[in-house]
Amino acid sequence: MASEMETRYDPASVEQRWYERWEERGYFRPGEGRTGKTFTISMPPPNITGDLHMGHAMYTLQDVLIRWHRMLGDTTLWVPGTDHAAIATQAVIERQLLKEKTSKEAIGREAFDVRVQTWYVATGDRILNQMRKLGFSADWSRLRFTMDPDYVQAIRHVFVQLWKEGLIYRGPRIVNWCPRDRSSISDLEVEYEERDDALYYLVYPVEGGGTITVATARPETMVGDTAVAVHPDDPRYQGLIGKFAILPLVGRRLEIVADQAVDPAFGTGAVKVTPGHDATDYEIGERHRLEVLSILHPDGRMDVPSIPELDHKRVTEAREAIVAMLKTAGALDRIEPYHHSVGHCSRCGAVIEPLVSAQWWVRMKPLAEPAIKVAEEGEVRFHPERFLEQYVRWMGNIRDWCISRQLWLGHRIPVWTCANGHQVAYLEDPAACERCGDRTLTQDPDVLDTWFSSALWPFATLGWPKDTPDLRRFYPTQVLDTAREILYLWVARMIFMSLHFLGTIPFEHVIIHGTVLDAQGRRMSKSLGNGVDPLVMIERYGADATRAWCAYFGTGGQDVRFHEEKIAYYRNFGNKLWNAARLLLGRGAAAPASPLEAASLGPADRWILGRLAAATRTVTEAFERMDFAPAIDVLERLAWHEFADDYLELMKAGLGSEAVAARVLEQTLRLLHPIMPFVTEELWQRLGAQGETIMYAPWPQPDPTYEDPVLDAEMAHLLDVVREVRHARHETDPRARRPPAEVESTHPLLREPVGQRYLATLAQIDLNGRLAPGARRTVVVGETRVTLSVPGQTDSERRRMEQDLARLQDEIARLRTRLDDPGFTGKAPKEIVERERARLRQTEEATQRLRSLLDASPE
RNA sequence: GGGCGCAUAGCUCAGUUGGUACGAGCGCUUCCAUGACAAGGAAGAGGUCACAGGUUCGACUCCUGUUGCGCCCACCA
Repeated sequence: MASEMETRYDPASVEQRWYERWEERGYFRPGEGRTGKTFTISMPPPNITGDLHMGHAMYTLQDVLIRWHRMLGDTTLWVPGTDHAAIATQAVIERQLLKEKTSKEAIGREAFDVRVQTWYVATGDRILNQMRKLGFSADWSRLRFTMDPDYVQAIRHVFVQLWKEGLIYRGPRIVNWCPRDRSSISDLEVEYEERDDALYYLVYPVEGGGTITVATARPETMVGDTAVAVHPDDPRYQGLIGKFAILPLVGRRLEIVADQAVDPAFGTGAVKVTPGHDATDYEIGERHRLEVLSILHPDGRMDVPSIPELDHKRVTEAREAIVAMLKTAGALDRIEPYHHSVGHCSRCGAVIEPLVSAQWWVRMKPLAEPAIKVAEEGEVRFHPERFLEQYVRWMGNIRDWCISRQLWLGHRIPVWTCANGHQVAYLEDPAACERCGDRTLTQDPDVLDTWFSSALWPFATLGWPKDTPDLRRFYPTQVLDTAREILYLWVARMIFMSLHFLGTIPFEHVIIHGTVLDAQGRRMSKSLGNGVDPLVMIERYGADATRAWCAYFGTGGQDVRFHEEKIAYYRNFGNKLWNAARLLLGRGAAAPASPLEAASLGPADRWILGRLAAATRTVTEAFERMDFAPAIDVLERLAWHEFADDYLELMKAGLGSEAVAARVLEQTLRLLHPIMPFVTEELWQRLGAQGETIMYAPWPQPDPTYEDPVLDAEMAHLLDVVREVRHARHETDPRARRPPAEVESTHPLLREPVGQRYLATLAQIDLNGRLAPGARRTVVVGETRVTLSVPGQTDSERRRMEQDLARLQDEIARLRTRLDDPGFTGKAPKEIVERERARLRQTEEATQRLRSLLDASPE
């Protein structure tokens, strides 16, 4: 068997084969569990805008949980899908069209739709195949897309009900407008960037004499001013409140109003109010019933027919023009440098223009309250917990949600208006107005915010609003794992939608995984070109290694820097497992079907079985906390060091058995399977373990009969001696092979011949050989003393012993001071004091032994 | 302006509720082609746990403040 195994593990030759078999045999479907419990995760649908990046590879955390629960015996379901990502996809297609020197307007709506559909099919498949390469055990037969007809039904249902409940309304409000996409976007989709700019001080004359100076970063908006505001308590302006200023160039009368929103410390303490193009001003305008003027076209150009110098100009050009005009008019006092942040569209990067526009809104207050409650009461739990606070704060301050977008791509708003002006939301496309029967209906041209549809993801993918078996069986789900940046955009919205429409939480646990940064700690981005393609990593190191990296670094919500060497390290780990199996198979070992005979087990066997039991316990506990890094650490130590480095070496010397080794390896593979599914399946099958697939092998239980702290301590001592002997050998003659040696020990394990053979094996010394006269080297560890016959310099050995002695004496002094301190002995817990006392005793004994040895050794 | 996170070996990171850092990987030094594995084995060197106070018998661990980096929120005109 081993002869057909290469010395190196080659992931590529294994992974594809197993994945195909798993999928073919339907292992990813829920099946019948043994526990009667279900475990469900809705996979966050990746945007169909391109290829996978390391952020998607982080979905590994979900697969680890899914595979673990499957082994635990739960009926386990991972629902995959994709998102149409309206604004992002439209941007991609528009860019393509631009390259072809055309535009969506030129090709028309129908042709545009065809482009979109083609794109979805091609890109969607590619993304799903990338996920398969990562080994994701999602149930592809339940694949959902936010544009599926069933899914659209869910969206319609939600919209119509919210509309009937009065929670959706349409109205003009100030919104963030992207002039490039020519669409509104939500507050969450605006990204602010710091910028060095200028602050302009404009002088407005006041009726009845005098002037008032206002500071603004956007002088071009002055043509839309409808008031000037000051703080109500500002002593400088008490006499002006209620009077009127005259807008230069335009001549409009502007009331000087008093409003709390004005910061007296900023600029001159007086602010021009442009309700049509600034969110704060809009609110001031509402409070003072100010006129709202619009001075921009949807493409962001100026809309000021009365001033030809400005009309249809870009904002930046208009700014220059108006500054020049104001200067000429003597209305510009001064310009100061000014550092502030400017909003950009998170999708296309264009500068956002706040403007007033009629949009559809969801009333948030009634929806937010229950959503806060379930989080505060721990029905939905956040990992790490600190995100709970963020979530609650955000939900508490939430404003109405602008859900309409002026895009071509997306779900049309299901509202039709008839010739008689009846505006109604319909579940099905209507043939006639339900109020008056009029048949000349026109549908609202807008589409819905993508996040409106994503908000229904966990339940709409299970068939809601139909009462499906899946919905009954798998909802609510258990875990939602996602990136930090969409906590508000998505997670919060799923929670309130689920509570409102299904009366239950959508998931019990929210895991926030870390954002992958490049090695320098920068965000990965297209413009920097520092992104990492998981497929390239899979090609180089295998999916298992890539997954292990994700599982190790992804938990904790902390950002994680990408270092390829670490993936290489996990590939090496897979190789180690492979070679351990290769050794065993070469010796004819197979996974034992029956329990091991207790009577036939030696100390080394019981020790490694004890380590296995301890590791099983630790790994299970770590998985329960969804904290995978310690689990991987423990498995690494067990498989690589305790098992491969120590136990297998003992086995080769006849001090362990192939049966025990195979048992340990088989269980280790199971513990590792959720993280590294491919290599574990491959080796598990080669070992001839019981069962069709490791995917459904039961999760190991720790066997307490082997957990033996005394034996652990004895082996620890043995390994200490081994290390010291190797060290001594390396120091005296690094090339020495199996030098003759003699052991004296009162230690329980090492006074037995079998223990001495362990030592001889691991330390590579010959206990049957003859000590040559003269050149010797003595190693003392606790109650064990090993004398080696090596060509060493005795005087350097003496110096070393003297150094050791000095160190021990320092230690004794330290311990004595501590134990003489009544503060310590009186206040510290008894077991701590006792431990220090024991430590002192041991150190004193060790000193004694070393001293007698020193006395006996030649000067 | 508010809130949060992070500062531990040259680098990247672990360190479970206070009791001498068992730290890990990479990198570095020395040795090893020995029948599983050089993607390996063995032995090492390397840390005032950002800084300053405080609480405590005892602080990397708790509290306060400072500095540096990062993130989130906000109506910075």
